[in-house]
Amino acid sequence: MADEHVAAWVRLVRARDRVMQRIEADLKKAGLPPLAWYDVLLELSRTDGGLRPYRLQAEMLMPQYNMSRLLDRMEKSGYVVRRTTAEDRRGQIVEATGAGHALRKKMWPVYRAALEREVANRLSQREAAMLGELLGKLTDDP
Amino acid sequence: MADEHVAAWVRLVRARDRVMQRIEADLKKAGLPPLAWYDVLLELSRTDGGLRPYRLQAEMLMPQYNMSRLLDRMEKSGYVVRRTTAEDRRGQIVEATGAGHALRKKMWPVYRAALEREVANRLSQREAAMLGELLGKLTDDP
DNA sequence: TCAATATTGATGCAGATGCATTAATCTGTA
DNA sequence: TACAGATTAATGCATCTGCATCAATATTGA
Repeated sequence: MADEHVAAWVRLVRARDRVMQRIEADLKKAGLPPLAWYDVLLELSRTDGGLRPYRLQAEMLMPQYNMSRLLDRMEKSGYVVRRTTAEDRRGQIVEATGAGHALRKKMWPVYRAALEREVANRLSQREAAMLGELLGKLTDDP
Repeated sequence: MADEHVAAWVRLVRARDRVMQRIEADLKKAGLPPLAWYDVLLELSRTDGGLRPYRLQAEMLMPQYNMSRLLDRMEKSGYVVRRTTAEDRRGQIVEATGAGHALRKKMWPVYRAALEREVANRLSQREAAMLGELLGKLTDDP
């Protein structure tokens, strides 16, 4: 392992933390919920008929108990509903409500503006493509 | 903002989360404290005479109250001491104890092995340098 | 000088996360 | 079929984090 590897890792953490903190700060300032709520709503909007919680967990790299409680909060706030399915009676199907879709559409401009400022203004399209390529190597399965 | 920018951001988060989760899992499995403790101890080892909490906060992108409590825990566990200074009587100097330095040395092999596996095995030295370069653009001040 | 403001750090309280375990159901196999 | 083991999701409890605020000291500027 070379110094470059350690340096890249340190910068990876710092860059993620900095950008994430700024996005979250912008969302909060706009009176909106955390980014994780957006991520759930975005995933749900991509599939017809909702998603199983365990699929959301896997997609978002989030532990099971954490997703369970995130969905509790989102359901209590009226942005998603959980319904059982005859198909597998252990599980559930999570769907976004109308309010959920509306929230997603309301969060995006704030999120987008933060990404413009923190990412798009700092990297050319070519650089972003390169960065995505390199980062992909860290998550692709061996 | 191009799709590449959004994709790079998404991958940035996923890569960081995945690698971090694995590092933390390895540390826990080895009966060691979280990585943040290592970071504090590493910073302290780099300066003679300790560091002020507000410097540590800034270095680690951590809110003030969070650092205050992290230092509480580390102090209670005997890895750091806080001493006051006549120089600025609002503030403190944090120093690693012998046990703190020992802990840092004990954590590094576990941390290093995880970094080997998750980063160094997946990126060439040249790629790591490129990645560090690109990530730097996200944190350099405008 | 000295009052107004800024800096440094701690803390009460609410909310979120991690850990271990549980309940319910499904799957695979003898 | 029936039972052992796997999967899916929830939850009690402890810990950690975020927010607001406070106390103490330092700095600034009229």
